[in-house]
Amino acid sequence: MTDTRTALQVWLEILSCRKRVEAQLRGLMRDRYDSTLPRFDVAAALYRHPDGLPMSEIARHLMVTKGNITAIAAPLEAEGIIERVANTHDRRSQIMRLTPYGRRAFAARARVHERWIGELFADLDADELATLARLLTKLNGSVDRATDPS
Amino acid sequence: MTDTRTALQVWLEILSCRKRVEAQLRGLMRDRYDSTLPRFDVAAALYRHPDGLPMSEIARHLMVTKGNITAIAAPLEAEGIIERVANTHDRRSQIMRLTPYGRRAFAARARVHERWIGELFADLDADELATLARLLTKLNGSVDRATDPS
DNA sequence: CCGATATAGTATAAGCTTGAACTATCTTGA
DNA sequence: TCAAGATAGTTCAAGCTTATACTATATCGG
Repeated sequence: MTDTRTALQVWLEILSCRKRVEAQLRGLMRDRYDSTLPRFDVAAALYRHPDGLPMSEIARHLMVTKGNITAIAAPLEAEGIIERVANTHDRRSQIMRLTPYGRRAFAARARVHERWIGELFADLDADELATLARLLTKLNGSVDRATDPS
Repeated sequence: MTDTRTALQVWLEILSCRKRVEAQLRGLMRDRYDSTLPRFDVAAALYRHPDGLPMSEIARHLMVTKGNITAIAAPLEAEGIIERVANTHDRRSQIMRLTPYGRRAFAARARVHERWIGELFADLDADELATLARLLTKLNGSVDRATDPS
């Protein structure tokens, strides 16, 4: 049995951190790119898959529902960031991928995004960040194990 | 200059963790109490202030907008969890507080909530949780410092 | 082959959240 | 005192997210 008091504290700190950081990044996406964080996240998933991904794959990567991806695809297409092409192997499916413009635009935004994270986290040295990364990865594994009854 | 690569990794792990855990807790609140996590959060803030709080104070505590609290107050009142009373010192303001039923209901939910967190985080020992808590607190301080130009 | 089952994407309603505008009410300082 | 500015709460529109139901298409076992 774990120390539930400390576990709860960790949880509250995680909530607080993600809220503060997300508020900053949302402002960045809005003020500088007239866009949003969820659209950035979808573009990020596609950036790592140059051949594109079916919509349900993106949903799985981002841990959201398929309906959510449907909703975000429309404005992303309107921004000219992504395009959807038929999947020759499965007529139910569409492949979503970055346009050439979308690729350039995302790369630029990602650089600024990463710089902001670096500034927000600047009080922690490399060791502390590495420890955090390691423990958070382990924490995610724990949540996974407790969740998936695989 | 910090290691922005590791900082980014920490950020992604935080996002992943909060998404997984929140999905669990949302299911708990829905299936077992026919309620929601945001309502639980408001009740938690009020539980720590038995005399109640003005709505804008709650917004500040939870780091959300005042309009958000307005939106959540209605269903919480309908559930019988909270009540709103006039503020004698400021006619613009209303004091929100838990009803006696709300206090009992929240206490019960909070116990289950805390137990779930404990189970989800069970792979980490007391030392690891304490380290996480310490580093996340420091991280929140860093974000604060980088954000507030105070 | 074919019926049962699973999966891809869409549609919809409900709820949360923000940001901005608005009214009512303090508060402050000349 | 009183005008200017700040603050409390509400309202609204826009956007995100979930859960659910639905259609179309695949897949799989017999």
